Amino acid sequence: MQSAAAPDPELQRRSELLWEARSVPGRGPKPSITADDVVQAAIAIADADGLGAVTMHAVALKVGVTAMALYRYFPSKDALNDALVDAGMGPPPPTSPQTPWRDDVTAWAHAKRDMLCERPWLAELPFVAAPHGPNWMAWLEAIARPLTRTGLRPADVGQMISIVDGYTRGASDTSISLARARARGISERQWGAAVGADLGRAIGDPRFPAFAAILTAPPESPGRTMAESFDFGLQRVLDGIEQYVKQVTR
Amino acid sequence: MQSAAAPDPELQRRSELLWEARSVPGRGPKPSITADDVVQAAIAIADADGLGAVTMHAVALKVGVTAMALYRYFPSKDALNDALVDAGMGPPPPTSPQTPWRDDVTAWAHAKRDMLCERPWLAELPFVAAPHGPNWMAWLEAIARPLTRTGLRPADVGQMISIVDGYTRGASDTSISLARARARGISERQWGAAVGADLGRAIGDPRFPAFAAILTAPPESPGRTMAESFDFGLQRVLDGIEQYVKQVTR
DNA sequence: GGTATTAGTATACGTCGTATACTATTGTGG
DNA sequence: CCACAATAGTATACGACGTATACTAATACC
Repeated sequence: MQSAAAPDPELQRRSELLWEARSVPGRGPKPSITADDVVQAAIAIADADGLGAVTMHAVALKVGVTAMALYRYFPSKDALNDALVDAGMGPPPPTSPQTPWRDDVTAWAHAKRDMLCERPWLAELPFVAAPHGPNWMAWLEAIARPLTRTGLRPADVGQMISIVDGYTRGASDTSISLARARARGISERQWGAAVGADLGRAIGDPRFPAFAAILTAPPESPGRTMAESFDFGLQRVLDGIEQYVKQVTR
Repeated sequence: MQSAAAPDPELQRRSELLWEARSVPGRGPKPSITADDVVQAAIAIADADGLGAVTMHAVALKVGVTAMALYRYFPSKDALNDALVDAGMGPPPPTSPQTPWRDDVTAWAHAKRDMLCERPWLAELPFVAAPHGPNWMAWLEAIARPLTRTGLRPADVGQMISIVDGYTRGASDTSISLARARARGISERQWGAAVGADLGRAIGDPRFPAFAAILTAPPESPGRTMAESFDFGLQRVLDGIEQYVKQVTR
């Protein structure tokens, strides 16, 4: 509708692999594995040893074939990565029309953060750029629903999705980084030491007084966990959205 | 202070390379290049042909040495990448104590987004995890200053930094993806077609009614550019922060 | 002026993604 | 029922990449 631009045939093919059922022609030998076997093997490897360990050889070994056999199921590693992203993120949490929109959105953001922390390698893959599969859509649908209940116009709902999703992905990065370190066997203590030593360079450096003040300031009385900090920020963001909703819907 | 955990010696070395002046021993032959030459060459290559084109061979060729010569300046490609991140992001925009905090923060967020869009390959590198250099600190300082002016306690200022920075990075992703495509010679029209074709699968799919409604809805009357959309979201986020500031500082 | 130290090179290795050519296995049309 | 076409998986090989190792050559200090 909006364009006659020729779509990249490779991207188109990769997208089809995520959406269309695989044709099952009856001619040759029986396949010994399925595309899903490949994806599950890749996920298991990524979970165990990180994204760097997901090589065609390693995946093939895990499913019991040679590396080249995988190309019968995915035309390239990029195509396999596409499937990895979609399968790795899994389905979104359920929504319910009865819940206040703000509760559902809060639950969604926490679920997305948890998902990203549980599979920290997901954020290493091209997340926005890749072809988007059914799970990706389902996550969008799961936040579109409660936000639609605000009564905002569709275009504004799209805006709000960007805000919540943007904050959620961006503000999860530190936790993801920690999760990644943990997956590599680095203790939280070691990780904190490395980050702290790095940031510590600001302390005493006359160029960074304001930031040094934050680092040297006494922590809050109870001390917030990372998840609590995330939620605190999320509520500020939702405050801003709610304010807009009230203003627009009168 | 906060830990006796042994810091990773490799990470420590990489961090030092970003912060400490290189020792200039007088013994051997004169170096024909500088570490900065290497970084600048790498940046030029990344700008021209994307991060994938930044290989040790390519960088070395550009500065006129062999690939192995680069290892006299950086112990590994990761270390070079660290320098790439810091040099690539450049200095932050100036702040001024006179400006209302909200204006400075708005300017900061737009500047960061512009920076990321201008060098879309920056976001492909480990951004939060890497050792952080002076420019990284300077960007933090540049947002810490106006947020300190709100009168919030230091711990809360840290929270607000996470919110604004999280939103800014997360919400810039789509634009970055477009910028990356553009850098590869893909027209905005083609890019829109690819993304549209992909998202279009939701339209008519009974699983995604709410999201499909957003896609099929008539766009707003004037039609927002991506920068305007970003700013719209940013203002909602800042509304939420401002509300908190008013509530806390009374 | 010899000697230790350093800059840069040459060569080589292991890993990765994948192109090409093959062998083996299956359903189908004559 | 059987030749043939289509497919699954393998074997081999290639080029690119990061980098270890061993070298050659240049420079400053004792």
